[in-house]
Amino acid sequence: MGRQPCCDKVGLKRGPWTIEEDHKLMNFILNYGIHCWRTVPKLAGLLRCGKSCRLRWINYLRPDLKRGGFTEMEEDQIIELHSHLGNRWSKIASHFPGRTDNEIKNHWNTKIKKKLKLLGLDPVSHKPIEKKENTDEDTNKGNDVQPSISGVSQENMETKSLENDGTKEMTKTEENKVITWDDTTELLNNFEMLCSQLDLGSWMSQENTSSTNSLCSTSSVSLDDTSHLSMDESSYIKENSLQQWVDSLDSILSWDGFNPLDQDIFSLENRE
DNA sequence: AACCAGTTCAACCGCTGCACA
DNA sequence: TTGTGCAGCGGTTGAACTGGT
Repeated sequence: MGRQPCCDKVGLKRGPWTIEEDHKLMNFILNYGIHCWRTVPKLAGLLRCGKSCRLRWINYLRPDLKRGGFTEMEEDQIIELHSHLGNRWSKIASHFPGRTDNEIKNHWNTKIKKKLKLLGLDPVSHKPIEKKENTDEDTNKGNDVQPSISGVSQENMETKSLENDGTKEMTKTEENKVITWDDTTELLNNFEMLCSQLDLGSWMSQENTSSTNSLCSTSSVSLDDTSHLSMDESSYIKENSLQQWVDSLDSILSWDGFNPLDQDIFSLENRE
């Protein structure tokens, strides 16, 4: 007899999350925090297992998530860390605030692996691949190139510069609205500001330590840690910053086809 | 416009390690 | 020490998307 499944799967929903489910989960976590993932779906009114909720929150809904493509520098760092840590994606991800292990893993499998192969490096050992014969045109391209981590052939450099040319890189929304990275940076800056004001940062870093205890003992988003401020100041920050943050969240979520969050559904103002 | 192949990435599955009784 | 329950992790899958013909 194996172990019991993590949850009773009968009647539970699977597959892509709907906007409504996202709202429910977000609303619940922001209002009540994460006590125990197993109880989250039940209390939030979701027909999902706790595992699924956790994954959705960590990989998609978390407010401190950094969105958008990886920079050349980040890629180099990933390669460097991978050479030391191997496929320990969560360890690697811990070096990249706002990035998830899933995101890094996906990026590794879809982009970096290929890049390394193109450079004649084995993605597993990070050592030059032994070639049997030099008949392959593709592999020959790397012959005169010193295989360096950040080094790429001229061709690759050109491709990269096109892909990662700062403000040129854009994200398409479902309505084909185009958001430049300047917009993204601004939003992320807003998040950072809000995190520092609301102590979301320390809450998130607590969460990032990914210890069961810290997660379960984190009773709620630490909106109350404004003890150094006067009552008026702290309540002002709570109300206004939270609203700003929610507004920013709207923009972020709308990238993926979200409608602006319904104030009624996302009734943060009524949390107290 | 339609089809197909390749790519991306969100989500799932199953295993592991930790905490606790 | 052992068994159980849980969160977390890494591998894998498959739907959606993209680009070429």
